[in-house]
Amino acid sequence: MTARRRVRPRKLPTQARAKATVEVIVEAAARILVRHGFEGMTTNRVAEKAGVSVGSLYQYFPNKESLVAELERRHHAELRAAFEEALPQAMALDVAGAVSLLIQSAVKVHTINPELHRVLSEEIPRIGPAPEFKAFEQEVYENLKAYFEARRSELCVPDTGLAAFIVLRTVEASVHDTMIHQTTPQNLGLLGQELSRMITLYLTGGPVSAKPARAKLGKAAWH
Amino acid sequence: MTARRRVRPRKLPTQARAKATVEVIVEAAARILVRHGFEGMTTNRVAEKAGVSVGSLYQYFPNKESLVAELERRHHAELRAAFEEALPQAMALDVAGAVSLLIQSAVKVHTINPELHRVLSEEIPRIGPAPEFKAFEQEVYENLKAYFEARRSELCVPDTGLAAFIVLRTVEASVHDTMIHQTTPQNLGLLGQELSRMITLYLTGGPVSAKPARAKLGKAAWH
DNA sequence: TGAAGATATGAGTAAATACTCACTTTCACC
DNA sequence: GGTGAAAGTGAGTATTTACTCATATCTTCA
Repeated sequence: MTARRRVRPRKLPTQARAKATVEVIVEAAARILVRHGFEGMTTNRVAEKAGVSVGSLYQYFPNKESLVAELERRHHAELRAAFEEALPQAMALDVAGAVSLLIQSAVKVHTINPELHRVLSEEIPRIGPAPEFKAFEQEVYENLKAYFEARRSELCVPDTGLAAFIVLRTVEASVHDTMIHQTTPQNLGLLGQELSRMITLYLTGGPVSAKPARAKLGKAAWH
Repeated sequence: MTARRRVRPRKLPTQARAKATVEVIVEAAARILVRHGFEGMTTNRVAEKAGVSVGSLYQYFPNKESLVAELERRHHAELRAAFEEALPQAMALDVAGAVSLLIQSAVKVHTINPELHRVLSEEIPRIGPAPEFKAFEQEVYENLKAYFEARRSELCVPDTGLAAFIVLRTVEASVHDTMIHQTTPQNLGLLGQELSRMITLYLTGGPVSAKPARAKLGKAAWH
């Protein structure tokens, strides 16, 4: 039913001016997406804003979707870069430190073009998150889980996968909501402290759940 | 010559058959929204599925948006009902009990037509959440904050508003994600236990953040 | 019963917009 | 400067789809 549409560019720019054209189109698209939302982003409008003809746009992007896909691709690359810088550092720290750094990184990631981030995460009509972004989240999940497993002796959780899931969802949801919908810089500091305290307590502190690590809960269960 | 656009007010169904027509339209709309997504939901299709003419649809819904709005209205009424049943009970319990019940309620709420819930929360293009839903969330937030304030002596948090925010975001995000994207019934039990443990620990257990309740953090900050 | 209003019909319209293509211009290379 | 390929153009097309309205059919109630 849902015929998957082609997302790859039909033509790759080889000459310098063609590359410049692609850049100018992508930038205009981002600007318009932020300013007018997905609905208000028409290909003609993007071309006009870019100072380029619609034909040129369609030379490199076979359809509107592919243009948005390129915006996502670039944005996610930025997010990933910000995260991958912090991850190795976190792996070396103790639990409290790692949690703190994770939260800091989440904040930092949400500092990157938050307007675009909001539009991409809220306004683009699609079934579930983009596969590329899902892969990114999966990767972070795997890393965190591996870290938990390496530090198992220090932890008080029945399932490292579940713990990774809860921690990621908690941090992401709290930070995202704060940054996207109601940021003031002051909030952020205390939010980070509290999240950090809650998660560290959860991981290392309190009494474990009733039936710890009883059955194989399946690594597939908490992706 | 002023070509004035005729603005027909939406007609309210008075006769029984008219009410039946509205019902049949709303039900078809919900079915199609779930099955084909927002993009695939055309007014003609809804009318056809409902066994009714497009004209009839437009007799009661001035435009497509209003039809979706009605679906949201009904769905949110169900959510609210489920929550408002549990809230008074929770107020009477101790912190651990209240947290448990809150999580249970969140799960219960996400059991109501999860397919529709997913589409409404993910696929409907709009800027931020619907105002009606926002009001609902706000109400839950206020209640939880009030509860925290009443139990202040038992708690270990610097700011009840911030605590309410974190707790709600955490529960909602974890439960939503689990129910909408990767449910198996088994997961749910342990997830609830772990969330419960984490949040209770956070609220009552561990050492408070560095600078507790220093400045007026503003009740407006954590809505 | 029959008139007046309520309800239902669905072919047709208007408008928006993603996308094309015949053509022109620019570039790379000799 | 000539030539072939790459890049660029933008008026126009094709399609989709929300929405209308003249007309027909039901309901109510005097």
